[in-house]
Amino acid sequence: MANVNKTRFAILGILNNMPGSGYDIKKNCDTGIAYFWNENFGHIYPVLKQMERDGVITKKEEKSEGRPSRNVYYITEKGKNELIDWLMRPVEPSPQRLELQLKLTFAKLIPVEKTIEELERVKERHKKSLEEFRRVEQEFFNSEDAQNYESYPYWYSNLRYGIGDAEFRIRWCEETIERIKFHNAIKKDK
Amino acid sequence: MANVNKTRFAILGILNNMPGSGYDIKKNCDTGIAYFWNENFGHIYPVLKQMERDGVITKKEEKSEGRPSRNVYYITEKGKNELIDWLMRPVEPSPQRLELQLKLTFAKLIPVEKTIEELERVKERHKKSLEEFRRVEQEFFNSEDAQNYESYPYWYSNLRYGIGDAEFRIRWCEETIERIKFHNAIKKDK
DNA sequence: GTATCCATGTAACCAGTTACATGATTGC
DNA sequence: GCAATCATGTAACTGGTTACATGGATAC
Repeated sequence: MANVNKTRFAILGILNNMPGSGYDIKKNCDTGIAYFWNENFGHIYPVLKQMERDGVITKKEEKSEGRPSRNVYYITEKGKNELIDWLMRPVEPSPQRLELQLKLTFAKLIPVEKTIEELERVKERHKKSLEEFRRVEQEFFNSEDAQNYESYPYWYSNLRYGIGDAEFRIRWCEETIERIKFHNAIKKDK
Repeated sequence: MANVNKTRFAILGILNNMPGSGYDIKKNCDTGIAYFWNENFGHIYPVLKQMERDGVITKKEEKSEGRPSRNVYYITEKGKNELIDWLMRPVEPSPQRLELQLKLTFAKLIPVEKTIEELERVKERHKKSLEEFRRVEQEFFNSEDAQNYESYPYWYSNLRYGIGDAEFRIRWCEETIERIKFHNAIKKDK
């Protein structure tokens, strides 16, 4: 259950908010929820077909001039029930794989400078995304609309997660760089 | 490159520290680095075979009385080079999938109480692992040996990562629960 | 005239999970 | 007598990625 079918539920949730095509779903992932969720076309399209067969969504072909025709999907009653069922189930902790941490474990094999460079790069990356999160937060503070949005506390909590996570990782990178430098210095002293 | 062959490098790193069997490798993952890395037998054994064919490790059969015989693997020069090569390469950011955050995005479909229960559960889980991390940290402070261990700054940084991450997530759960409660209260007021 | 956006899909591939099979030894 | 630990492996599966194929419309 931990490793099953997450794409399906992501699609159900997105289509429940607003019917749309596979392309729309992908766009939705890449913009709104990109920092904690991703999907790609090669998976979305076949899963949509399967979901239609299972009766959790229905397809309507939409034709308009000057544009390719779209397959617009709508969530069904059955689909909505499946979605709610999933939402009600507790999240099972899925084992993570943190490549940076794994590399650190074996880092004695390479020069400290290399590791420090890498930590600096990672830190910069988190700083960039933190800036972006902060920008979105400001935009949100300046908009009255946003605060009346039904899902606002959930949406904003996710943003706060992104901010807090980035802040923590930046601090950790700094702390780790200092630790490595310090230990390298006293090692040379001996 | 982002999604390729991580098991292979994990195995190389572990065998570089100490030769061992597939069983040993699994144990190593489940104890030392479990909170940021996982492997399972169904993957380890076939990958070991492939790595032997590629000449990055060699096998020696070890027989002893009263125990099943073990296939003990040793890293080769070629394997060590491959490991160092991987360590020197920058980590590419791999898109994450945070199920809790995805669920929060669609949480308006279920009663707030359910979401709060879930956040409490998650918070408790992180509190438990934080306790464990703190215990390990204390154990480490009380041991002089550990601090002379060559990889100590790396190992300790990883522990600090676990601690900081757990602390952040606990705070976030608390903050999120408060936010949801608050918004639910003013919604009822209207 | 070139890049980007809109739009859908398939095929090949691979990493990783789960379940199954086997069997000895040790500790409670 | 039963559970846990030591020990290796295979088979079936599946979730997800990457690359490929196609093609019109729009914006710079």
